[in-house]
Order: sequence, then structure tokens, then C-alpha cells
Amino acid sequence: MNVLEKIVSTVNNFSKSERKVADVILANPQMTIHSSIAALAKMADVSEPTVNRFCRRLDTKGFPDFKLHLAQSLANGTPYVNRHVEEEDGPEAYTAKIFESTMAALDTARQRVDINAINRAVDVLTQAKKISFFGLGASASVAHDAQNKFFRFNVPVVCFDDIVMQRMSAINSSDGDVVVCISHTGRTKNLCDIAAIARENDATVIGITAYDSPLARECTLVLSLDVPEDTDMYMPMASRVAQLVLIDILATGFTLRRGSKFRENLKKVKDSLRGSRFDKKDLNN
Amino acid sequence: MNVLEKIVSTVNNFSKSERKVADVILANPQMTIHSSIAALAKMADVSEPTVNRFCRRLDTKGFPDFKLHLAQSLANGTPYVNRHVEEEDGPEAYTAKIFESTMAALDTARQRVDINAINRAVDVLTQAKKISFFGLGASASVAHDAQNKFFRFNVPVVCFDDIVMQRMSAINSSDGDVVVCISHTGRTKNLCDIAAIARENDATVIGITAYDSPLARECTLVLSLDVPEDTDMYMPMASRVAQLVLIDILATGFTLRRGSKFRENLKKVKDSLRGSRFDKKDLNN
DNA sequence: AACCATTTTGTAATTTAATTACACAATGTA
DNA sequence: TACATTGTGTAATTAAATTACAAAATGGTT
Repeated sequence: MNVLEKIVSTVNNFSKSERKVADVILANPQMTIHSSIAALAKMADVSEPTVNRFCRRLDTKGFPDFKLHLAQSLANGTPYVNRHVEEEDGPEAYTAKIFESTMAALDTARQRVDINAINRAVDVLTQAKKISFFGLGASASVAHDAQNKFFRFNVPVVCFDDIVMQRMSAINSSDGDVVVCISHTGRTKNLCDIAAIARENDATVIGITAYDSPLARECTLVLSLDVPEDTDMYMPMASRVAQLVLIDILATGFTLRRGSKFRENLKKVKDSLRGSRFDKKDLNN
Repeated sequence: MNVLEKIVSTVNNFSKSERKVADVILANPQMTIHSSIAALAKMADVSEPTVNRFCRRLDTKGFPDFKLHLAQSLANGTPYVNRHVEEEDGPEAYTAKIFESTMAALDTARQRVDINAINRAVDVLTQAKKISFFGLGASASVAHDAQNKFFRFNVPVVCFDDIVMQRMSAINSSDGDVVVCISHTGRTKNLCDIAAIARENDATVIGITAYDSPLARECTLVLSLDVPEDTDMYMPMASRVAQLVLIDILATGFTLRRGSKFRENLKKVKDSLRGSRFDKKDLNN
């Protein structure tokens, strides 16, 4: 967690004077890193030692060390600039904003993701007899993408975006099968049902979903992705991208676990596509 | 240009002693930001004023200011570097690397993307009688995702990942129809055919593909995304994410062009999902 | 409401760190 | 070799941050 976020999350544990310091810093972090402790103290209307204590409370060695941490937080930039698209934005503005907030979301996801859970998920996936990916709506395309990746590993993979098919598939699952349910909100009723059915049939259910959601509670293992979503456009955007990256991570973990020899298979799969493509050298035709 | 890069590029203009300082800093920048000027001077075997002069030469106000800049460089550096996954990486390492290289890819894409082309694409899409999204393999899920977004706009949208269906659809296209072809390499023969057929039938063809590829040459309008792809894993990863973000941008451009009243429709579409979900307040059950 | 314990805050002294001024050394040029 | 220029270090100075301690505020208890 970076210092800036830490300040925000600690804000209620600060004393009155320390809070004044926090306010001044949050109002203008850029200026803070170029101020002396005296200047900052004056601005927050507190004494210098108070500022120093404030820094220590944030687990820094002192004021200069705090500034260093702050500078790094600011340089990271993205997490703080989840900028929303506005009515009057031109192409330049909304393009930049969407790129930036997507990157910000990925950065948040990276910091919050549970590496342990990922490792366990990879474990489970490598030992699966069969892997099923289920998603609905926007998550359906993530499921398709996952299928496209895991299919290359020469493991039985299925992917359904149809509730009825999902249901039938879940009913037929058994011990050793892994079912991956994908849902940003984790509140899609149909998908919760699927997860429950799969579990009743002894399948291992991995949820790529929100922490502590109804779906999460139905799962054997939850990979939670709490990313800030821009809801102004009424469309899932950043969450979906984070889900895809998570799929990439699982797929990568899978191939690494299988060793280098296995990876030659992947190369073969990729090479098999050559016939369907124009040669690279044809580029200048 | 960040300080670290600046040191590297200035290295020949440094005096002998200043160079010693540069070497020590470059060898261990992370340690530098936690050292005093005295410690650093000793390590480089020079005097303290020399270190100070070194900092000034780099257009900083002095040593503390230099450390601030250095801290920012280091923070900036990491997330945007495209690091490759290695055989011996553990979950922690490969997770971080994949997040980081995806973010790096998005950053590159953002810098290279042609805003003008985006704007024209939005123009074309808003005026389309019908929009078709076509992709194969990994790009198929991007096409699905695009359908999921544009479908909400109450415009006729189709999406096929089957060559035969794509072909039939392309043959039936006509003036006013927009066909979006998605392919990272731009060398998938079947998709080039589709693009050609669609154009022959007077459809406008937008390509989300590599610049100057065979597919690009078949298109009316090209949105090129030249992102660095980690080919070690033999799977499309970053390119696909960049394509999705581009779809988000087009969709956003579309809604903005249509005005605020239109966006109320989107809200309705989103609200319509409520029935299929558990309430948020149910979360604590 | 008065008391004590605890926490919070500020003042002043102290320490630490960084910078400046200046002198000496090295390098290059006529 | 002499002179100018640039580079470097020592010591003095200044600036900044930290510590120690005392005063004030807060909160709970009788």
C-alpha cells in the first residue's frame, strides 16, 4: 500500500492535529514533497514535532523519509488518477482517461490480489480432469478467452455462456473437475446456482468475483478482484480487463508448473496456426 | 526524462569524481534514496560537496531534492517495464510481471494510438445501419465483448466467430453497414477475405489490427495497436487487453456522441439486469 | 464536579545533515 | 614553463529535523 492510500485509510486514527496535517498533504501532495517540515507545520497550523509524529505513525523514519515515500506514491500516479469521462470530453480526453483508469484499475488489482489464492488455483487447475469456464454477459467473453488459453494445454476444457448448457454441465461434473465461475458483481443468481450445483457434485469451484459476494460464498476458492469501476458509462470496463489479466496469470502459472518440455507443446499449437496466416515476409507485397 | 535516465545519458559529461558518484548510484539506486550525503560520498570515495555538485548538474536543487527525483524515477520505472516471465519464477514473481507488462503495453498503446482514427471510427459507427464484429481465435472473445457493449446501444449488432457465418454475413452487407475486423497479427487469411468481401459489398471496414498488415490493407479505416507482446508463453496476452480497451474507447465515444439523453437508455439496460441479481443489501446474509 | 491517568501538543535545546566559501590540486593551453 | 581553467577537498556555516521535556487537553472514576 502506498503512503497516500495509507493516509486515507488511517484518517480516522489520527489525532486532531495529525488530521490537520493529513488534510494539507492530501490537498496538495505535490507541494508537500517540496516543502520543509517547518513550512508544512505552518500550513497545517501545528508544531513541527506534530508533523514529525505524523510521519512516524505512517511507519516512516521521519519527515525526509516520508517525503521520499510520498514522492514514490505520486510517481506511481495511476492509482490516484482514476479520472471519469465527462460529457464534454473530446476524443483525446476520453481516450486518455479510459487508458489511464484501466491502468489504475490494474495497479489496484495487482496490489490487492491474493498470491496465495492464485497459487492454490494453479494447483487445482493443473490437477483437474476437466476445466469448465462459466460466465454471463460481459463475463462470458472472459470465459471464452480463458477457454482459448487453456484449450492449448491439451486439457479437456469447456466454456458455456448459455444458462441451460451451464446447468447441464454443472450437474454432470464430478470429483476432480474444476469449474471456474466469472462474475464481477458476484450477485448473478444463475451463476450462483451453477456454482452450488457443481459443488454438490464434488467439483472444485473457483470464483473470479467480488470478495464476500453471494457467489464467493458458493466457491471452494475465491480469486477476488476489487477494482474501482467507472459506473458513469453503465458498462463493465476495467473489471473485465482485470479478469483477463488474472486468466493470463493462471494460464502462465499452469504452464510454468508443467515445466519447459510442456511449453514446447504450446509452441506447436502456435505454429499450427501458421498455415492459416500470411507469412510475415509477405508484409511488403 | 527521469533522473535515472538523465544520469545514464549524461555519464560522459561528468567529471572523474562525479562519475564515481554516478556509478555508485546506478549500482544501487534503491539504497541511495535512503542514504545521507555523507554516506554516499564515502561510498563513492569523494567529498560531500562533490555529491552536491553532482546533484546540481542534474538540475536538482540539491541532494535532498535529488533523492526525491530519484525516488520518483524508481517508482515510475517498475510498473511500466515489460519484464518477461522466467522458468524459475514463483507465483509472486509471475503475477507481478504479468500485471506490469500488461500495464506497460497499455501505456505504449496509449502513446501510439491514433486519436484521429478513433474519432473517425466513432463517426462511422454512430452512423452505421448495422455493426458486425468479426474475430477468430483469441480475437473472437474481443469481438464478443464488443457485441456485448454495442448491443446496449440499441443498434443492430452481430458477432460471429465462425468463418462460414462471417462469410455469409459479409456477403450480405451493404452500404451503411460497418464491419469491424479484429486480429492482432493482421495476417489471418480468412479474416482478410472477410474484409475484402465486405468492402466489395460497400460496407465500411474498420480494422483493429497491426499497422501495414495484409488485413490493414483491406480496411477502410485502421486502428492500429502496436503493443509489445511477450511471446515466451506462446499466447496472446497484452495485445488482447489493448484491443478491449480500444473497444471501450469506441463505445464511450459512441455514447458521448449520442448525448446525455441516450445515456439514460444505457442506465435502463443496466437496471434491467437487477432482476437477475441478488440485492446488494443481501450481501450480509 | 474534582481528581488522576493518559494522551496529545507545543517550546526550546540538541543533533544531524546539507550547503557554502575558500583554498589547493589537477588539467590543459599557449 | 607559465597561466588559465576546471575540478576537488577541508572547514565553517547555515538550515533542517529530531529529541527531551513541560504544558495542555481529554477521558474516565469516584
